[in-house]
Amino acid sequence: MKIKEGTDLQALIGYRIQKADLLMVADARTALSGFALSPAKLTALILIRDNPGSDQTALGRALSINRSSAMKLVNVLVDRGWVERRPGRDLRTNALHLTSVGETQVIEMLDALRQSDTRMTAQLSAEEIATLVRLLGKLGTR
Amino acid sequence: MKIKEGTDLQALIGYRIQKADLLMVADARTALSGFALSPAKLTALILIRDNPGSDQTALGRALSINRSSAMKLVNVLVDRGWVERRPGRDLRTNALHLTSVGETQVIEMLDALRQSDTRMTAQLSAEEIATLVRLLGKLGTR
DNA sequence: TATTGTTATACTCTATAACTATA
DNA sequence: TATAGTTATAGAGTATAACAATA
Repeated sequence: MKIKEGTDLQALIGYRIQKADLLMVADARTALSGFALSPAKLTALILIRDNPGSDQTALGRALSINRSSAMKLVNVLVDRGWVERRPGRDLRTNALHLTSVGETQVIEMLDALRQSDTRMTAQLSAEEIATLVRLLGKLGTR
Repeated sequence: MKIKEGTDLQALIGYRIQKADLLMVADARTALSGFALSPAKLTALILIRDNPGSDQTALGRALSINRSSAMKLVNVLVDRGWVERRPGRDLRTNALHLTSVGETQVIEMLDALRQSDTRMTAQLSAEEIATLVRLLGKLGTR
């Protein structure tokens, strides 16, 4: 039994993007399997590294999840020893920072993720990649 | 607190695609909210319509989920009265078909989904959309 | 009043493993 | 032996609602 996409599905750009995302995430997940970390959590780790002192609510906004979900995510990174909660700008707020172990680990994991990304985009020229990024950036209602 | 994507994240095509997917799925979900059906389940419904008589395992393959997950998904569509399980090509197998109610409903829902898709791609010309689809199709290891 | 973090709870989606009927 | 469907169970990931502390 082989299933074919009909023209209705093929005409939906959202469907094409979702299929591409599935493909990319699956490979990224495999590339990161040795670290037992999902691509989404690595994204969080990188965001914290590049925005030291961020609070959890802001991290959640950047990841399109609410602060309760963000907290559970941060808990995992703290338990791993890669992130620490320091006193924030006021007494309600945490300032998130990578630990030194986290700094080291994120380099290794990012390297693995980059290799996946490069492999998956190997059929595209630099110009095509630039075009793809530009067109993706035009999606949405502005 | 505003979080910025650093250059490492921005350089990852997988990250760009995931952000685009999040954007598209969120709008599609809103467009379908009146039908209480997720975009993924509508995709399943369309696949069944365009491949009448498919079995659940094949449907799962097309959706990148296993047959156990596919079964739960089909259960929901059957409970809604939109899909029925008919006797298949042998006694182990179901043949999935849309009910007449399902046929009617899928047209309405697909219309709502198309409106979302059109709105989200309104900033792109027909040529740009064709290019986007072509470049997305080049992703992966061939 | 509004915001941050937290906790408890629940829902969706998916997977694994085992079972059965059939091939 | 292999495959399709099924069932039970579990694990991510997310959300809502309520609460305490702080602003």
